[in-house]
Amino acid sequence: MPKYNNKIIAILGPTASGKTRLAVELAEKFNGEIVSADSRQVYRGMDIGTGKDLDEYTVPYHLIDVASPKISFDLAKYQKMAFRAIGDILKRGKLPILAGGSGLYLQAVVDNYKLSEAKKDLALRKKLEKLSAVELFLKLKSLAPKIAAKLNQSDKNNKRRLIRYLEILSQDENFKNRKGRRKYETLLIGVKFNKNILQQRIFKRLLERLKEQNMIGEIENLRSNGLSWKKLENFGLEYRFIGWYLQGKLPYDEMVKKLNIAIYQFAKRQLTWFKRWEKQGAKINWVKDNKKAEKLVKEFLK
RNA sequence: GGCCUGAUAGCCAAGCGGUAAGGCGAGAGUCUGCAAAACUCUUAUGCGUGGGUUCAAUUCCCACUCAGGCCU
Repeated sequence: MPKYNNKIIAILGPTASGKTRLAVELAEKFNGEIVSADSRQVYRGMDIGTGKDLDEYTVPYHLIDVASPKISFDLAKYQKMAFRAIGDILKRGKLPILAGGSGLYLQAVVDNYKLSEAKKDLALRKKLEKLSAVELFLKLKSLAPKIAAKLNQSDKNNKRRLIRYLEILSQDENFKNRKGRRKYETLLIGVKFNKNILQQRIFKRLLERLKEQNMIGEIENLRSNGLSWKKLENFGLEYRFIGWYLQGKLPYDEMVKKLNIAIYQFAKRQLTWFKRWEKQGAKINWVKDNKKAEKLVKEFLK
């Protein structure tokens, strides 16, 4: 009989909130292993910019360094690998600790999203990308009026999402979004700071990465390994802004300033996701210190 | 002391007689295969101050204040 049955812990929070440290501490105390829930830490060679902090891990970790940055990764792959890793950890009688800031990835695992079978169709995407949002929307409307009617202003203008709808419809005419039953009993722990402190932590960390950790060198390395500027830009934040800097599109000081703002804006978007998850009924236990988290876990595992 | 130019939201900035573009930032959101991505909404009853002209002024005129430049 496995010790932890089907219980898992999930540690979430905005960037620069110290999730990794907390996750490692808990893993040490409760015989756990960490499953990263970070859409960028899956890539090899992207360490400083994504804040992998591999030297902090004193326990086994999963879903870090599992993909090449040259090959696109996505939610479906993540979900599959995460389920596999969690199942494996549980089988060995240990406690899986999901930890990360990618809200969608986290929720897809915790709430057991039933993703469409429709695979990505590069040729179709390329074709559709040439159309405007309005054209894409009209196309969707004629193919699936019910889905189109449900879209809000934001989705109607979002080409990327419209294209995915059309892509799914081309392979699966009657799909709908579904959540499965939760696979695991999950304790959600959120790490949060007030905005000023978060802002300070972000800026401080950014300067450390630039001045002490040679983050720019990391990006130059990725380049010399053949990663395109476009790929770098698409990874966002440090990879995007430093990429622009290296191409001479931004002077250094401006790059630092704009990147800092972008990271903070990202942190706010993460928080928005978590708020939304709560509105949907998730119980997130927000903690200020690791002691409190430990207590929650102890209680949860009883 | 004299002359010139400018003064529009937190910042940058367009408008120059008919009732305040845009960008950035900020705030709030959307989200089921690119999610650190992509996308949406909100954000000046007000245009340095005081007068005047006009049906109507942020736009024209006068004075003042401040800033920058030039001259003595």
